[in-house]
Amino acid sequence: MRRHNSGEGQYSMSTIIDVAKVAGVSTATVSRVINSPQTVRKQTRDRVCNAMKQCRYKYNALARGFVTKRSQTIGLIVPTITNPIFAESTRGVQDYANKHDYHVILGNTDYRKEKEAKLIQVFREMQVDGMLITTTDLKSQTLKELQEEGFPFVILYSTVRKGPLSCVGVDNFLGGYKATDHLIKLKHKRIAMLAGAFSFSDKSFHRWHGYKKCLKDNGITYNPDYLLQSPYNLESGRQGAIELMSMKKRPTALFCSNDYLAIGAMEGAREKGLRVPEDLSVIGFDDIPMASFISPALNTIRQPAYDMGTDGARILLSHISTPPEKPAHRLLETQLVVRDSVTSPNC
Amino acid sequence: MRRHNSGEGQYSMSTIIDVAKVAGVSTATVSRVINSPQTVRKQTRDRVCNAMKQCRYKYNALARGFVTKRSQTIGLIVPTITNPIFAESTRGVQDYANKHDYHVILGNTDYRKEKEAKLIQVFREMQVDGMLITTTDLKSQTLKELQEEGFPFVILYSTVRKGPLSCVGVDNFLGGYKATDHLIKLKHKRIAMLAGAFSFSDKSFHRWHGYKKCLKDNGITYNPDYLLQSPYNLESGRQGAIELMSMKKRPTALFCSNDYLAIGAMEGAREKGLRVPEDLSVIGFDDIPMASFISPALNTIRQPAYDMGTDGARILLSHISTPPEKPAHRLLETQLVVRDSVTSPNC
DNA sequence: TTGTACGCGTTATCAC
DNA sequence: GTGATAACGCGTACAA
Repeated sequence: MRRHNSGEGQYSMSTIIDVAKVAGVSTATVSRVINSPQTVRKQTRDRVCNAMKQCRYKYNALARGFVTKRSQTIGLIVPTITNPIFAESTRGVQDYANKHDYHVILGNTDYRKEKEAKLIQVFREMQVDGMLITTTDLKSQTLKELQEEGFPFVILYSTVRKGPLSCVGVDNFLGGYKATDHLIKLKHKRIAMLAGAFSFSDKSFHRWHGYKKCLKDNGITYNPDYLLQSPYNLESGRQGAIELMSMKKRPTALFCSNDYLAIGAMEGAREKGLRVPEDLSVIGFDDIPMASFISPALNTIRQPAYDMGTDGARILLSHISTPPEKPAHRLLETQLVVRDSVTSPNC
Repeated sequence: MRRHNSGEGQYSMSTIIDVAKVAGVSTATVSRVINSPQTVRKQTRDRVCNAMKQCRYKYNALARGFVTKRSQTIGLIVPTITNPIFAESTRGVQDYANKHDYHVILGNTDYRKEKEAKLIQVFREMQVDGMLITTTDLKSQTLKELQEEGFPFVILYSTVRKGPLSCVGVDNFLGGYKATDHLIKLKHKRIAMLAGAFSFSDKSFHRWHGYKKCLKDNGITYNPDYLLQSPYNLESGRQGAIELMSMKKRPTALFCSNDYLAIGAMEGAREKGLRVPEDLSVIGFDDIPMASFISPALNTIRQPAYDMGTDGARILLSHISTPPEKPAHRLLETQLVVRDSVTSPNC
């Protein structure tokens, strides 16, 4: 039994060989005790278990992965863990994966293509068995390669009904439509949209299309000045609202493509001396837990993030065990949540 | 060059052996091209690079870790990724680690001891080179074992000035003192505390001690009815506030041991028809980004979470390369942030 | 039920 | 500069 040798920060541990020696059995038997205890006689098993304790034996999953070519690990790529909506889907992924003896390793891209590509490479080098990817670019070369090589992966959060990639997401077009429809039903006509930049968010792009379509269906002319694209964070929401509220013909309602933007926008409106919802109605997208705890409580389009996580993990794991004949596409329902941040316009 | 063989979801890849064959060199040379390109002649190097492309060669970090006994990976254990404060420190850890060629794998405990112990075990099996742990229990057997075995790890967020464990944190006692002092300076006398349960949060415990000490220093009798312990989430904050605001002699100020509790508490107060800060002053702890975007903006005690992350990672990496003679203890400064959720009592 | 022997992909240590 | 080869810890036929 080797123990933490000193010197250069090296640190070594007992192996099944040490355990085998101590227990007076072969390494194969130790391995069996670990992987299929019932196949070894209780007496020997106990001897081995004692030896393991004595050696402070730690199982080496790396070595196992090396020989089985299965790391029992999946990679999860999200834009940012700072946004609770991704924390929520992450939780779903973890719960499902852990229940099926998989580990999850998490990486964030900060909505940047290069980081996404780098992460995918790193995860592959780490020999993950598959990946769940919330991508900034569905048509990227990196994803294309993954697919060509038959590497198992599933896209999260995207609006895709068909195509070669397996996806779990919501209908972002419809979500954008619902949000806009909600505002129009309350008689709003000057409706702005504060969107995550289309360059890194196809979701935002699809929500914008839903917004435009709904305007059109209701005979409202689309005004390009009422569209602002920005990063997905609180401060951008605040600045966006200030900019929009400074227009001579300012909007009476604002659709934000996520809740963080919306919460930031509400603060921006307050700074301009406007009340929400009396002077400006605001609706978000996501329904993060915080949305119902702020004042006024935020109207929003709810995404079933946790379910997206579990569904994505389920599909990925099935892809890993049996490569799919054709890609899976799963679209979950969004839901309009009505609270206190939207009312009819007073002008 | 082997390629994705079909059948049972198996999926195999080219190795340096394949590359070596194609390039007509030895595996050692391929390895050199990967790890120290300058030591191999440009001509051969190019041959190898071409062969790698041709084979769609993917580097196998698992195999390297297996032989070098270094996974170049550190484990980070946080209570919950849902709370943005931990997202912030995680970011600090990642930035520092990545800059030094380490990967970070993340696990969350949900403030549960068993999950923490399990995670530590799993991370060790995955052969992480070290761990950063936000623990629920500084005196747990698991940590003691890690320490006995000389495994490199650093505790995050804890108030420890001495002792055998390396720690990076803030002075939670002092933080609790500062928060209470702020309220007392504004003439509050009936000051309640909504605390994360001491059973899983020593931080909360220390903040409570600071709170009590400050009351005492100012001649205010400590009232045990004014202490509520609860889980760390929005809903608990809401319920806690409702409970406290239902007392016959209700407090005029409330110190919450994190911002989530505080934001929840503000909502609870509103539901009881009370205004913040006029009828109830609220102060939190952490200073999550959201704190300055809600209305009224939250007074709080700022923790330098990002710095805690980078400092923790720095210390851990140094522990990994050279085992420390004695543990490191680093205490960062908290800072009172004054906004709009605290004012003088009106009764 | 248990043991033997080999292979997995890479790095490190020698030789040349 | 480059090549040959022995480790590394474990799983797994196959043999006993």
